Amino acid sequence: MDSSQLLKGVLDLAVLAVLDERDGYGYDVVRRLREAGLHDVGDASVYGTLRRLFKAGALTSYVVASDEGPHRKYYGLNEVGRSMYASSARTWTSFAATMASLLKEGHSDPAPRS
Amino acid sequence: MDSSQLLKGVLDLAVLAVLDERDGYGYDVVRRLREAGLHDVGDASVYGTLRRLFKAGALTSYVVASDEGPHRKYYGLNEVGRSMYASSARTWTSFAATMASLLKEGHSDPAPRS
DNA sequence: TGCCACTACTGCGTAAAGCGCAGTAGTGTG
DNA sequence: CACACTACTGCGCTTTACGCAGTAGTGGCA
Repeated sequence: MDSSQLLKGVLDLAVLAVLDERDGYGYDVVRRLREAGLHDVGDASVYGTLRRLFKAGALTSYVVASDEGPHRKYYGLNEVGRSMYASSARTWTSFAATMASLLKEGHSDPAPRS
Repeated sequence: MDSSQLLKGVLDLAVLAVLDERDGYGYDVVRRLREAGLHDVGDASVYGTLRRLFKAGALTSYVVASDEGPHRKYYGLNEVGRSMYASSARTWTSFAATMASLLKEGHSDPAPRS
């Protein structure tokens, strides 16, 4: 299974999650997502998601000069973003639970072992 | 969050899961997925997924006459399908774990309550 | 001082996949 | 005989993740 398809609709949530922890700029969000386990996430996907979320009114944005490269466009959650995060997290959690129950009933082998 | 996006890449797994439990025809698979909690899954999505999986060599197919409607095209897992199921289930499980850990660190409120 | 690596972001075109909807058929009911 | 329910197919749309190219700023190195 191509894990890129698994991200559909979930990358928003992942980005909201890292921004909820602390404000970040694109390049930084990419790194944090990769460190969190989303090793294959494409940078263009993250930048696109940030722009989309910003356009949807979920993020604040401010530019900060950097002394080790170009300026950085920081993003942070606003009220809309936080409530979107909370609601998306709930949706995801219940969806994941549904999938988990689907997987465990009547499966032929795989005793999902770490 | 539009839950239809969450299905991307996961509907295959869900379909494999219900077929692993027992062979089924399209209409039946739709019903079983909905009963399992995927209330909003579209029938065209399921039929499309079944065709795609069959074309990919993961499913067997046989037609059975029905005395309460048109014939039914049953699908079942073959060896390819079973190993695809096992591998997809593992991928999903680890992906879900990654997401869960992302969600729980540093979130502002939501103690995910049912 | 010219080249390269790393940082940081934007924009474009592509492909995957779920969905709505229309259409085709078979069966049973009023 | 029209209608509802079952069962499946095909078409076009939309969302979204991705690859890639391009633009820029900074610093290291020969």
